[in-house]
Amino acid sequence: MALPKVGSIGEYIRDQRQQAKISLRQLAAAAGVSNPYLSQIERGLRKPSAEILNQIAKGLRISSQALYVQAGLIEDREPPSDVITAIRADANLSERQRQVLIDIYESFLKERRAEDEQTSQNAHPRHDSDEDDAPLPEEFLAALEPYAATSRNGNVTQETKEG
Amino acid sequence: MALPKVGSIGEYIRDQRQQAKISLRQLAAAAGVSNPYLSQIERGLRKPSAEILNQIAKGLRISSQALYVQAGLIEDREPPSDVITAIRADANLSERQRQVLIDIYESFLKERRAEDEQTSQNAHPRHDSDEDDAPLPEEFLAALEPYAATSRNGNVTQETKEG
DNA sequence: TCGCGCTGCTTGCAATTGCAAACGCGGTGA
DNA sequence: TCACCGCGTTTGCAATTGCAAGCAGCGCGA
Repeated sequence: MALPKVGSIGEYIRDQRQQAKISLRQLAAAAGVSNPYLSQIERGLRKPSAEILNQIAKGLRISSQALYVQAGLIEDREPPSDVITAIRADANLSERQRQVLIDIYESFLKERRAEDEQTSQNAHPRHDSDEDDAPLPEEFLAALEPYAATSRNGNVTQETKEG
Repeated sequence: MALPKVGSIGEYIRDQRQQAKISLRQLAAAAGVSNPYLSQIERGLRKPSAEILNQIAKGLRISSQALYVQAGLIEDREPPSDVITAIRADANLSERQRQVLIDIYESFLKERRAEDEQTSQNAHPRHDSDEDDAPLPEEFLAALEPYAATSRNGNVTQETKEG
């Protein structure tokens, strides 16, 4: 595949750098990359990795996201939901907790939608395709077990294999 | 030290993929990367470039930003734990759903904090510590009833974490 | 028992990243 | 004139990415 936007990201970086009135070497030092490499990036000769991109963004004191958008690495589309974005960005949650919260949230949305349409029906019509709707995986319940005191088996499996 | 969480991004991807119930090869095809490479990424043996990361996010139908955050590539200077704010502002939720979500979120935070303090301690089951404040009111379980039905057939416990 | 298809994993290897060192250019002071 | 300093750029080269091909294991129908 060609590199259609590599040039634009380079131009963008150079633009930002010049607006900040700092030299290539200064930015390179601030970003922790070598000056030759930064030079090549700015001229579109190299496609920097995400890591380098992030460091450059830091060195420029600009939003990483702006840079990623410029690089075409983040679709500019609005996030589907602020709730999900907030959950995903919350470092206070464990991976599993995050997923559980999102699952619950999404199922709430579905429930809400179903309530709207389901004026006369009362039984669950078994959604035609489950390819897209995640019906709360077992992790959901597993993670909730500690809270759901009424649960049958106290199989908690609260392993925090993190770190 | 540039990327201390290369492993976690792999785990995150694998987690998302398994929750989507698709095979490694399927995701690889959907993302347009080779399956061996994806395998190595998931196991933390490779640090994928931003481009690859973006394609994987697309293949997983998840937010690219979420992946970048997971990869530690977007350390947005604003890590606002505005989960609650987002929930409150979400017009798609009912009032009760909103309250349940917030309750779950807060109890997750508590659990997380408890885990932190407990990590250095010996295996100390903290089940007995639910006396100070019941984390989840009955609304919680009530709201979840319809979903909990999916696990009544006693399958579950299918952890299938990497072996 | 085969064979087929699927799962994920290992193995070389071409292409690329990213860097250290060196280059040419322009401005400044002695 | 020279030496010096900074600028951006060019030049090899080690390390890494990312892939094509192949391997081992599992489930299923003949």
